[in-house]
Order: sequence, then structure tokens, then C-alpha cells
Amino acid sequence: MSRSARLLDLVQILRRHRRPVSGRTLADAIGVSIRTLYRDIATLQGQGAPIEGEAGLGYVLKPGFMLPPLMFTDEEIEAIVLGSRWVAKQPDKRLAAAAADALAKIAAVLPDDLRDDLDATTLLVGPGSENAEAIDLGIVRQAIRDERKLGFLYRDAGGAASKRLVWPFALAFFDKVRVMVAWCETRQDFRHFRADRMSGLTATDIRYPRRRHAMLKEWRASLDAPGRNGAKDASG
Amino acid sequence: MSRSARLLDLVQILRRHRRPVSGRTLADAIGVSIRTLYRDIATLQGQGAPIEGEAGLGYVLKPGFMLPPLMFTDEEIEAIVLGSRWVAKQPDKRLAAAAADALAKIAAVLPDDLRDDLDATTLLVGPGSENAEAIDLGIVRQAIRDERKLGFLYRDAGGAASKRLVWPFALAFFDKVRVMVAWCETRQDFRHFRADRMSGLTATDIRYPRRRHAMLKEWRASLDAPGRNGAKDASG
DNA sequence: ATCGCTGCTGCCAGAATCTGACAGCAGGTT
DNA sequence: AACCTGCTGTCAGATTCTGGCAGCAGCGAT
Repeated sequence: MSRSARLLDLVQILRRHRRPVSGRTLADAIGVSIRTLYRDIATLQGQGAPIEGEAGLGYVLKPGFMLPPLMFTDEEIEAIVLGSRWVAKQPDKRLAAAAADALAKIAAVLPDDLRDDLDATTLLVGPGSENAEAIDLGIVRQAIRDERKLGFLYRDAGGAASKRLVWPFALAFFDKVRVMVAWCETRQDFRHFRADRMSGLTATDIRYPRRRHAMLKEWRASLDAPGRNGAKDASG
Repeated sequence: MSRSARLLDLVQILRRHRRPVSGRTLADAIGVSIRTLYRDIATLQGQGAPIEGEAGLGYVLKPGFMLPPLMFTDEEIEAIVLGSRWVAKQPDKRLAAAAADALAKIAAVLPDDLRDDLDATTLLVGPGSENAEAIDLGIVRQAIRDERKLGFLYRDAGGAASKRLVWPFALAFFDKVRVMVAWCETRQDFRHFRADRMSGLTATDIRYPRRRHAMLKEWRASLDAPGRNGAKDASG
């Protein structure tokens, strides 16, 4: 058995005991000498495992779990982060704090570019309707990641349809409705588009000339300025 | 630099390149021989990293990310799983599928006892009100984990208060309101209790005589039997 | 087809690391 | 005081890792 596998085993064994376990017992369980066990414990502590040893008693692992190395796709990471953000906004303060802590741990090991991707997935909570969107939001997310222009047909609240070419930079999640935030080329302004009112989505190869991150920042600033009224649902 | 750290570095370097990178380049980047690089690539592939090598071209890493070993508390894991379950129920099918995949990967490496804990946190989506609960749900979660009785004061829809001693076994999340599901000793039946109507929460040391998992199963079965009417909001 | 580049595997000796045993100290329980 | 336990240092042997070499196969360009 490899050393790394043995370390995970050790954590699992510790998890199964609430009372202190002596090093001798642990060493026998994983089949190594007591000396090596001490080294393993030290390694685990170095990796952040909350193991405590007390002389005369033994070792205890604070409730928790060590996740082994896992491979996630971008979308899976995005789903986890989005879900955790939602939990972090729930009224259950304890669980919300736990979600925030978990997010911080994940964010700490994420490469910068992926962290930027996640910033483009804003989480907003508010009242929403039940309509399910017919379009493939994967295309929208890809366009945001690649900073490419996106074409589609938009039907506004009044039912009037219009053709749009936009620079998408964020996807917001209301309770039931997804909203894409973008710079609209036709209107020369920020607009947001309800996903359930979009159709005929067309990904283009044309990169738009601005940085996604900068636009997001600018859009947020525009939201804070009540006089300007910020972005509005695209009807104009 | 340790081998494990080097492997993570290797993934990071691969992430930064979209075009194929030759093994020679990678080997120089991490400071090892080409032979060792081949071994490292093989190890990573063995751990599930989607690295592909083509003769005459080089290596490409499919978009994704390898999470290094991370330590989470029980509550942090619970928050992540709950959030992912929420995402998995969203109308955005692509992201929902990603959330389900991520959950499967996490569940695969979770010890059984922790998985049971998570089953006790049911996710239900439906209309809810805005009331924030005043009690500490951490106590409820702890009681569920320990399978211990819980005492509290409950105010029903009509405003009448009653003292309760229950065997809690699940915590359900509606959109805005948390609901505890438990066997009520006084009423000798399953009941669910809105967290915002509970007060004076008292954790006891008394273990209740049934297994949490069995009660959860029985409760779910009772929900499917319309004649019995299942558990109701505790007013009787 | 030929050439060059690359991925991939087997082999082997030296380097690096891991491991077990022993000794000794400190802190806690009985 | 006696005992158990955590923890550290040291050192030789076992194990693993590493680099160099050789050879085969697939791909693209000439």
C-alpha cells in the first residue's frame, strides 16, 4: 500500500473512534511501526488535518473529513460553488457560515482563471416565476468564458421580439429564472435578459473587445448608482 | 519538492495551455527527467485526471480541475452537499447534471456514517415564507447525528404553545423555512416542526431507542400512503 | 516513403526517501 | 511511584523514486 493511501486510511480509522485511540492501536491497524505512525500523524497535521494527541490518552480527530484529490470539470466546480453560495445566504446561520468556510477553502486552491469564471456566475436571490428556459445555457456559459459575442432572439415583456448581438459577461440566478447580463451592441448599454425569453441562441467566433471582469465591475457599479438606473430588463 | 506537490503542479501547468504541450517542455517546467514525467502522467491518469497524450503532438488536459486533499468539517461537507442538491434541482439542466456528477464523486469517497448524516438533511423545494428562525439549528443537527431526544416549546399555526419531547431524525429545507422531522413522544406519531415556531430548544443526553435511518425510511413510506396522511405540521 | 518529433514501455543502477528499532524526555492517569 | 502515552533524535536497512538508455509505434511534414 502506498504511503498516500495509508494516510487516508489513517484518517478513516480515526473517524470511527470518538474516544482517544493510542498510537500503538493505530499503528497495528495500518500495519506499520509506532515510529512510522508518529511520522504519518505529523504529515497529516501538516496537511491541515485536525488531529490532536495527548500524552497518556491517545489521538482524537475533530469531527470532519479529509477529501482525497478529486478531479472536477469546470461545470462541476461551478455547480458546487453556486450551491455553496446559495447555502451561504440561507437564514440558517450556522450552515451558512459552514458554506462560507468551505467556499474559502476551495477558493484558496483554485487557479486564478477558474476563480474568474466563477465570479461571472453571480448569485441573486429574489422572487421568480416557474418558467423553464428552452435554450442551452451551456452555450451562454461558454461564450462568457471565451469572451465571445452571442446572438439570439429576445421576446420582451410585451411579447415583441427583437434580434440581439451582445457581449455576455455574467449569468445570474434568481430563485427560478436564469438571467444573462450583457452589454447590448444594438442599445449600447448594459441589459439583462431572462433566459426563458431567449431563443435561437447563436454562438459566434468573434471575441468582444473588453475584458469580462472589467465589465462585471462596471455593471455592479452602475447598479449602485440609483440615478442611472443601472441595467434594465431588455425591452427598449 | 515532494512528489505529490509536483503532481499538482503538473496539472496546473497543463491547465495553462490549451494547445498540446510536449512532455519535454513539461519535464523542464517541473524540473525532472522525461522518464519521470511519463511516470507522473501515468500516476495522474490513474487518479482520474483527464490527460490525453498523442504521439507527435503532446499532452492536453480536458477542461477541469484537480482538487488537492482538503479537510472539511462535517458541517462544511453538509453545506456543500446541500448546495449541490439544490443546484441539481434547478431548471438549468446542464448545471444540474454537473451538480449531480459532482455529488456522485464526493459521495463515492465519503465514509458511510457521514453519508448517513447527509441523508438526514432532506431537500424539499416548495413555497415558503420569509420568517427567520430564532433557534440554533446546530443543536438540532447535533441531536440528529447523536440520535438523542430533543425538548422544546412549539407554537402552532393558531398560536397555541405546547411543550414537546421528540426524536429528531431529519432536517428539511424548504425555500425559506427549515423544518425538523421527528417522532413526537407526546403524540406518538411523526410530526414536522417549523424551525421559526420552535423556542427553548433543549438538547438532552437521552438516546432514543430507534435508528435514525430506519425512522427516515418509515417516514418516507408514510408520505407515500395518502390514506394515512403521513406526518402533519404539529398542531394536534 | 522517409524523416523528425513525440508518446510509451522495459530495464537497471544510483539517489532519495521511507521504515523500524532503540533510546530518551515530557506530560498525564492511576 | 508506577505506568501509559505522545514526541523527538539517530541510524542502518528496505523501499521507492529517479535518470539514462534502448526500442517500438503513431503522427505530420517533406
